[in-house]
Amino acid sequence: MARRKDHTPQQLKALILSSASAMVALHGRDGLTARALASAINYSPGTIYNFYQDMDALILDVNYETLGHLHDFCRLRIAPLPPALAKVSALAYAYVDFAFLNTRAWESVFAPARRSDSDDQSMPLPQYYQDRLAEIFFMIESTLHECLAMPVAVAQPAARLLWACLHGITVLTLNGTLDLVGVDEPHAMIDDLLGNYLAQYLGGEGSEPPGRRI
Amino acid sequence: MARRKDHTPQQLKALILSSASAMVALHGRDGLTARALASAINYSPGTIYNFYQDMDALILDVNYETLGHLHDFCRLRIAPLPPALAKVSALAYAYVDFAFLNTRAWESVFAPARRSDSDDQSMPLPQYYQDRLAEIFFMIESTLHECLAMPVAVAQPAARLLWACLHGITVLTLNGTLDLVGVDEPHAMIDDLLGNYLAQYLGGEGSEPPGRRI
DNA sequence: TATTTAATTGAACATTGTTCAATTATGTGC
DNA sequence: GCACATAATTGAACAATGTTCAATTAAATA
Repeated sequence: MARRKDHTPQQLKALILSSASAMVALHGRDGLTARALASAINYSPGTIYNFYQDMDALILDVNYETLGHLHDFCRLRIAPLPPALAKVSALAYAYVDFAFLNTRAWESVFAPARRSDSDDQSMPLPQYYQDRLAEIFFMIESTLHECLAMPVAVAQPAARLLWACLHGITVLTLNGTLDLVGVDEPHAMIDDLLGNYLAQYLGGEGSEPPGRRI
Repeated sequence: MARRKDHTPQQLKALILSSASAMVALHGRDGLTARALASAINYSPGTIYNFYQDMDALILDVNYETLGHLHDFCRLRIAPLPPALAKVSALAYAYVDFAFLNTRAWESVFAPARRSDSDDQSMPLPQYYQDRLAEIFFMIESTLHECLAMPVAVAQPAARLLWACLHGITVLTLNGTLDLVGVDEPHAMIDDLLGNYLAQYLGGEGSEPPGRRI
């Protein structure tokens, strides 16, 4: 069968991507195999390779979609909120909530990159993918700028640090490492982190007297 | 050839483990294949399976060793230091430094666990492995307790948070995500984090006036 | 209707982890 | 020393990966 009119090329590529995303979301990166995907969409393995150079390229597109969803998820959560610390918290909550609601997909995005070029050199990420990562950073940075009146020169490194901490909280909570050592709600950890790290930036909004906030 | 006296069983198991560790350290988890390991130690693939149920069990032992090295590395760094904030910093520095000096091995430890039991259920980590993870946590907790006079009830959640943040800083720096968004030295990020998050606990030791420390 | 075009196939190859009957080096008993 | 027993080691074989590409065949075109 060739050029069957079941799907246009665009439709078929979309079908491959969406099915792949579904498989990753359900069974993780390792659950996505060329043969399983092919049979899921009723095509043969070879067809996939007409649209993606290799499985890694497909996974990259899946991860690219996931990053988009993460971005949207966070933006929708914080959009209606007034500029205040609570908005920064909401953004942080959204980040970990998304990871918990989309465990496998999220892991696939942040798993140590397998993108190796047959030698040991790992290939750089394509520009459009880098841009999407940067979008997430900008979301954090601009939220800090907006909510806490941080000058850009301060908001930038603060956003990097905040992202990193958020990321670590998410990872260690997701994989259960923190459970071994006396549980912790990620939201509570975020409260602790923001309440203290950002202490100096908390102006009016009912700021308690100095001291550890729980 | 059977029962060749090249190595006693203990020696052979040690040889397998150390060669596997070397391969992981050099080429990452994916660089460790049964056949490559077998030929590296001049045995056949089957022999490995006399000592490890499967490759995952071997990798777990490799990771267990890596965690031990991480622990030792940090302890040696902070051992001589007097109890003060600088000791907490040194511990944090050591954590990321180790990750940078042992990238592949460290990634193997903290990669999303592949330990799945053929179904979707991921097996729990063996107790001795959990204990070694807990050791790292205790090292952080006791350092906070010792250096900043934190009561245990405070040091415990603080140590979890600090670990998570450290971990995130390490991950996002290692995989280059932060580079895409305006570099940052992990040590500088740690300074920022500790200097502000722990601000309230900084007593004498030349504490600057309140405000963001860089 | 015949011919061209190109999309799709699926068998084939290399490389994984893993198993296990066959092999063979060592230890034991005579 | 020799024969036998023991068990460590082997490596061919199996299933499942990703990936390729000549052959096939449906659709477009003449």
